[in-house]
Amino acid sequence: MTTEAQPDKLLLLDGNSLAFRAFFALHNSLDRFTNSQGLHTNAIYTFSNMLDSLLAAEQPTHVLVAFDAGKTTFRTEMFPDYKGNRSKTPTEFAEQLPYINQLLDAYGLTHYQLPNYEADDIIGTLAQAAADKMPVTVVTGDRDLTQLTTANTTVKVTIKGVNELETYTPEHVREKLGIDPEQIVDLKGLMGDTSDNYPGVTKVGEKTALKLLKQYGSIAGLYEHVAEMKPSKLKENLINDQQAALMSQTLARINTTAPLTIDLAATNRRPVDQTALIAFYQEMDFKSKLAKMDLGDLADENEADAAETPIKLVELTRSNLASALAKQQPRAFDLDILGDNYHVDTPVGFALGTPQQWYYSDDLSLLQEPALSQWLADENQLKYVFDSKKTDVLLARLDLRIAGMSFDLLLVSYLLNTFDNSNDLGVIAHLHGYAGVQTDLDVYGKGTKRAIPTDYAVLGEHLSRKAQAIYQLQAQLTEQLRANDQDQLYDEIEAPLALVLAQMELAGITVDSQRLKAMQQDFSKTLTEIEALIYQDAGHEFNINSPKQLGVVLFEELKLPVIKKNKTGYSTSVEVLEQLQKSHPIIERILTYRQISKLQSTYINGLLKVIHPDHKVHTRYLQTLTQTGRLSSVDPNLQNIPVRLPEGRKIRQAFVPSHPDWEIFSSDYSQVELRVLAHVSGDQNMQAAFKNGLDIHANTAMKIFGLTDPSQVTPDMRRQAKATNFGIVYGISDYGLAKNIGISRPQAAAFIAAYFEQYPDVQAYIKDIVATARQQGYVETIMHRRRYLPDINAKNFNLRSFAERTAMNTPIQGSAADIIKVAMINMQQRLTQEHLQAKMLLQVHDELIFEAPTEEIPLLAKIVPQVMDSAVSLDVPLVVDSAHGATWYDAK
DNA sequence: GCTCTCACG
DNA sequence: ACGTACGTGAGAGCC
Repeated sequence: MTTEAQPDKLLLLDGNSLAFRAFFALHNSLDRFTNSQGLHTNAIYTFSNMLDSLLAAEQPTHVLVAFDAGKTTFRTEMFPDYKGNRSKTPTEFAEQLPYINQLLDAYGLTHYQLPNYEADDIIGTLAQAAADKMPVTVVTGDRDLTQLTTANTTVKVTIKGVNELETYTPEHVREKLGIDPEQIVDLKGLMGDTSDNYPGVTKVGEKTALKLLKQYGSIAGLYEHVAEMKPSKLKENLINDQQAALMSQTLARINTTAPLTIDLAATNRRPVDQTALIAFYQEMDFKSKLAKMDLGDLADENEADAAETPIKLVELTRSNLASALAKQQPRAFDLDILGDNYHVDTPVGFALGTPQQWYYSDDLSLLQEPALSQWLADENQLKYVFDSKKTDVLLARLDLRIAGMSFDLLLVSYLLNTFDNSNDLGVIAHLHGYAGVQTDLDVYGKGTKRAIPTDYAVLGEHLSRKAQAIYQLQAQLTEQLRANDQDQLYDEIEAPLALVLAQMELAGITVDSQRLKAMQQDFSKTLTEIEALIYQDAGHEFNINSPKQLGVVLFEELKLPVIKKNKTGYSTSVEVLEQLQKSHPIIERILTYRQISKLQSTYINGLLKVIHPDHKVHTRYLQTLTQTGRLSSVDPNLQNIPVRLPEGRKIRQAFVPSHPDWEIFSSDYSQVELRVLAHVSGDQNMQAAFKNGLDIHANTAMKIFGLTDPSQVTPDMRRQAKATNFGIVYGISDYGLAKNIGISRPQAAAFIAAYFEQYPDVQAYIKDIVATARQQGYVETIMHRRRYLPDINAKNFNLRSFAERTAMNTPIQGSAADIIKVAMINMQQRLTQEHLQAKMLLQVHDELIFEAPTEEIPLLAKIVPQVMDSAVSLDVPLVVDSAHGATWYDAK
């Protein structure tokens, strides 16, 4: 990258027209240009070359690549046949467009499309917006755009291939056509356009049209004087086709006032994302491009360069503290720990400041200095951080408050792309093209070698560079959020949620270790007993927990039939064992052993290991991990505590309130995912079932079994209907459904067909969402959470099918996650408002768990469901069920 | 570290 | 024809 300041310059590319030219440039080699996945890459490759040479030649500071949003535009509204003669876009071309967008993203170039408008209109509008600010170059394959030529705007049109361009200035237009750029719409109005399929005036071509324009100036001028023309066939045609001429002129005119949702600032070039670009070239098999990048060398060189570029840093002391915080301005703040568990580990140091000056220290007592603690707590003093939840918890453990964290690099990066889910600042910064920082792995090491650098200066440098990375990425990523229409998702959901989660984690939930230990005793006795019986059945001792040894016993020694194999040998999963249950008494015992052994190791022993001195477990919710927007829970995972089987469910008896005379209170959404499906699909039948408060599974059973009365629904029909409902949410297939409910595949196919017949808009939704994913490369939730699906166009059936199921499931699962997140934020606020002692402790995807004094339970029973069901407004009601009791087990 | 198994929504 | 349900975390065995 150049470091010298460049004069501003805007480059506007006509994405569709250039990509289409790129496609045909290598059309003869179409079938040789595929990657290992079978994706055609000829257009991507040529486009990529073209981009490289354009960027090198033009050196723009601002770039926008405009794309057509679809077939219908304001022009087709005016004239339905506009571009009506175009043949269908070849799929080999369409499949490449999402990758061109990916390439542009990696290059840090903005791309944009706008419903109802063509790329031309986006370009025209931006060219005008930039008119008095910076010179503009437009590159296109479409000569019509030469009408945009002005003293400030140059239009370059492809002549041959994509790299030979003809440059149009106003002078060149006059030289070539003898008319001004503004007259081009009059020219097109008279002569029409066969490729865009609008008529113009009969028998008038370019020559006649130019002659007329030289004489009369414009279409308007021409018709003012048409009566004076001497009688001729031309005069007749002009008079007859006046309407056609005026309409054609309007169609040809580029709209320079399109309602863009982006502005000039959004076209500012961002740094090239080297990591993404390399990954992209690798995916495309663009070996020559990779070779040019000189991979390792380039990356290393960049990093070395960036790491060598000095930054301004100084150790923070009590004497320079005041000057460090003198001005009110946003600062980056980074507080580090060695391990992952910020509930246990102690911080190693911190850095704060701006690129003008960074201050670092490993002396945490400095944070207690009034100047610093007040700065932290002041919501008007903005802080840019990485992981606001972690920062909040760590400071809370030091009895400090932090407010004003207006930018969280970790959260923002996750919203922009769920693949960027690394928890390491260095990794994320590199993903966004910022190389001036190392990863924690590089500096602290890993595993047992993980340690604070012995050289204090090295630690200080790393902390300061992390703070600087956060600071430098703030503007760019905030702009990207806005461009993605995700600013609300960040400002109103994820950012406030982080602080709610921090409070929940800090609160923790009390675990009755005596109760767990009593169960531990029982379980070990049971295990010893079953173990002995299993050894008897097998005729010898072996490790029952080893699938390998168990496989030998069952399938070689006892010669039981092999149902299923896996990579390493025989499968011994529940599914397999259940099918063998009647063949040998050992099976039943193994199943019981497995069940108890799981409870013992994962839940009893596992939980006992992570109880803090306060008798509580403090889970960490991972807010930036899942691909759908759900939370996950670790150390310990409190989102998979047993509930389905009675033996396991008893574990919940060990989760108790933190005070005597308090209770556990729990509320959960009823069928939230199906309600989301009813909402997003707009299916009237499914919506009616929810609006009428019907049992959705029984209702589905009636529909797919063709029953007329709810009393005809047997429990088994309901079970199958329920499985079908779930299947739909997961992205159904007859194979999967058949396997799940134990029916034949054709039967399952018939179920699905019946289902779609009864819920036709659900079927339409599924079709649409997959098409949307193919077209734009990602799917969205109701709150604009995104998930990119790079495999949606894969040739490989499995990859593509998986992406298709994900396209169906993610908006549903993700929107449900959005909803409960909103509810949690509102809930926390409401608890404070009502001055309740009750605390929100846990979230389990569709359920919230609280502890509260017994006397507050009646109020909670009123407000929790109220807050949850009003979190968002859907076309169907949200229903919430509540329960409470002495332990989590009893809150059922 | 990977694989298998199984706990949850 | 292809072979799968969607999203997670943790423990145990084995290398």
